[in-house]
Parts: sequence; structure tokens; C-alpha cells
Amino acid sequence: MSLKNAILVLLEGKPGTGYDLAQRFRGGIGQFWTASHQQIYQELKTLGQDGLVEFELQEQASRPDRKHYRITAPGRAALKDWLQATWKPERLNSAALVRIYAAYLADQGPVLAEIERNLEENRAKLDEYLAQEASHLARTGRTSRRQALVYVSLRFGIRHLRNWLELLAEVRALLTEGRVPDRPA
Amino acid sequence: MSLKNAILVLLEGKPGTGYDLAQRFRGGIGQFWTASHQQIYQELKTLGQDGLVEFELQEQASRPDRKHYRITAPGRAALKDWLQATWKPERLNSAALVRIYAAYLADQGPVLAEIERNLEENRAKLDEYLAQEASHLARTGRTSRRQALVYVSLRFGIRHLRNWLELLAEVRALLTEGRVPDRPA
DNA sequence: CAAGGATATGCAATATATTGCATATGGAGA
DNA sequence: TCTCCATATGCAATATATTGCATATCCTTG
Repeated sequence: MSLKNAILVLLEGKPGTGYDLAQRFRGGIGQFWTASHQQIYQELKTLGQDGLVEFELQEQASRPDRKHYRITAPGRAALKDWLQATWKPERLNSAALVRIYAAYLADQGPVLAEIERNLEENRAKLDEYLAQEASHLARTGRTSRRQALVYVSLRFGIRHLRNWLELLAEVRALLTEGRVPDRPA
Repeated sequence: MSLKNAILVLLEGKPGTGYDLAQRFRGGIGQFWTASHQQIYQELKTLGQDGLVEFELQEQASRPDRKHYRITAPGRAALKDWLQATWKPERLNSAALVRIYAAYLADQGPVLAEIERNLEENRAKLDEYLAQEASHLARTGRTSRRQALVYVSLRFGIRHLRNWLELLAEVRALLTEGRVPDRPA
């Protein structure tokens, strides 16, 4: 249900091929929704059958042909309906948090290795996000509602990464030195 | 893959029925992994066939019979292996964040209503978590590694909720007053 | 007394996601 | 030149999750 709508959001922003969409799912909205190319192509097909998107075939001599998709009027209407519907409770599933929660059952070595790796990864991603934030803040003049929402979402992403980094640091301190945080979060 | 391991974690902590597990998925580990009872019963069946859990039938005169499950030695081994394996990248999917990201395409009324509702909900949950945190901090004496990990995970949950509350407040300020945050996150 | 919630388990159909494979070409680098 | 990567799309099998239904009883509340 939401993959469908995430795709509509992307196409509303800008038409493109399935391949394009797969790329765009790696930044921006990709912070909050991701999908593999197999899923995307399948979903585009379904959306096409339902008339929510349409495509134009671009034949290319060299590369494989491209299907350039765009959202249709019914697609826009369906998206708007979804955006205005009541949110259903989300189930959050994080295997990493389950592993941390139960880390006392495991040998420390491999767990600590993963924690280090994730600290690195998240630090790198945080730097990226911070750079994006800086460019938002540097922008002078009026901001559109759309840009503002992108910005506010980015801020959520930044705080989310910081939260992860803090967790990982606390878990590392716990596993290596037995140190337990003594002040409220 | 992870539902399986989440169940093993729960049963490692304490044996119980499918119904018990469904309840336990609402607190503690349920912050990070949730599952419906249908999924749980199905998974317990599979785990039983694989020999990772076993059950004892408790016949009850009044209520329906209960299957009291416990983890087996192979189950513990499988869980340990999983805990020590490399983490694969997680896909995070939040329909609510997609909706916020694209809120500029919707009428404000219904969106703001959902935001209010979620502010309420998250505030209530935060209070719960804070109470749990307080009781952790009040506990004197040595803490086991296990308790410490539960505590550290709880702290993550608290910060996560605060992050959501901040996002929702920022989105509300944006939609109602057009106010865009002017300081870094 | 009637209605609804908690306890307790499950099937079946559908929807959604993952994994593995397949195809085809241009360009970059070893 | 050979290999790998980016571009571009897709099928098929399997795995996982959701939705709707079904059953049965006790206890509480109106």
C-alpha cells in the first residue's frame, strides 16, 4: 500500500523510469521508504494497469528501451486520498535492536565488531545529512512548503542517526567496560 | 528470519504460550519487533518442526488447551549464531514519514488532525517509558548485563519518541504558521 | 441477563517482499 | 582484451505479513 504511494510521490515530483526511481529511493524519501528494483518494476506495472501512472516508451539505439513513467490525474487523486486518510499504527521492526537487546546471550567479539562497523556507517551518513542540512540553512529567501517539509524530514533523519550513534556508544561502553549510563536519556 | 529469532529471544527469557508471546510483543522487545498472533502461531509451528522449540500440552478443563513452549538446545545455538552473524542493512519503512514528506500535496485539515492524534499517542507512550526508566535508575546495586541492555534499549526508545514529538511539532508549526526551524537540528 | 473483553488457538486467501536468475550494451580500468 | 560497473527491464520461486474468519469459555460490566 505504501510502496505504491511512495512511488506516486516520487513521480509527482518528477517523472522517470523504474531505474530512476530505484536511484531516488536511495536519497530523500529513501530515508523513510526503500524498495528493490524488482519491487518497483512490479509495482509500476500494477499502477499502470490501475491507470494511476502511464508511460512513454523511449527507444534507444544503444541501451535497452526505457519506460518513462509519469503520474496521471487519477494517480494524483489517489495519492491525495491516501495522504489525507487516517494513519494506521506502524509496526517497527529492527533486527539490529533485537540483537542488541539480546546481546547478553552472545560472545562479545562478533557483536562489538558489528557495533564498530555500524558506528562508522552511521557517522558517515550523518556527515552527509549534516551537509545537506547546511545547504538548506544557507539558502536565503522564501522556502516553499515542499522544501520546508523536506528539510524538517531531514532533521528527523539527523536526530535519528544521532540516536543510533548514542545507542551504539552506550552498548559498546557496556560490553567493554561494563559501564551503565547513570543519567536519564 | 528475525521474527523467528525474536521469538527465540522471548522464549529464552521465559517459556510461554503463543498467546503469552503475543502479549510480550507489546512491551520490552515489542518496541523493536512486533508480530500478530497469526504470525506467532505459524512461526511457533515451524520452529517446532525444526526442533528449535518444543511444547508441553496443558489441558485445561475450562479454557482451551495451552501449548506451553520452551526453547531447546538447538534453538539456543541457532539464536546465538544469529546474534553473532553480520547485521544486514535494514530497510526502514515509515508510511507516516512518507505522508509528512509529501504533506504539501494534501489539504491541511486532515493532516493536522493526524498530527495531533500522534502527538497525543506519543506523549502517552513517552510517559510510560519515562516511568520505566525511573524505576531502572532507582534500582540500587549491581545490574546484570541483561538488565543493562534492556535499559539501554529503553533509552533508545525514549529518544526515538522525543524525536517523533519534535518532528510532529515542527510539522505542525510549519503547516499552521509557516514557521521553518532556523537552527540546526 | 446480555454483551463484550480476555484467554487460547488456528486456517485460508491475499498481499507484499526477497532471492536468484536472465538479458543486453557501452564505457572504464587493469 | 577481459572484467567489472552502470544502465535498463523483467520473470519465477519462495518467504513473510496482513486480513478475515472460526471456535470455545470464563469473567466482568451495564
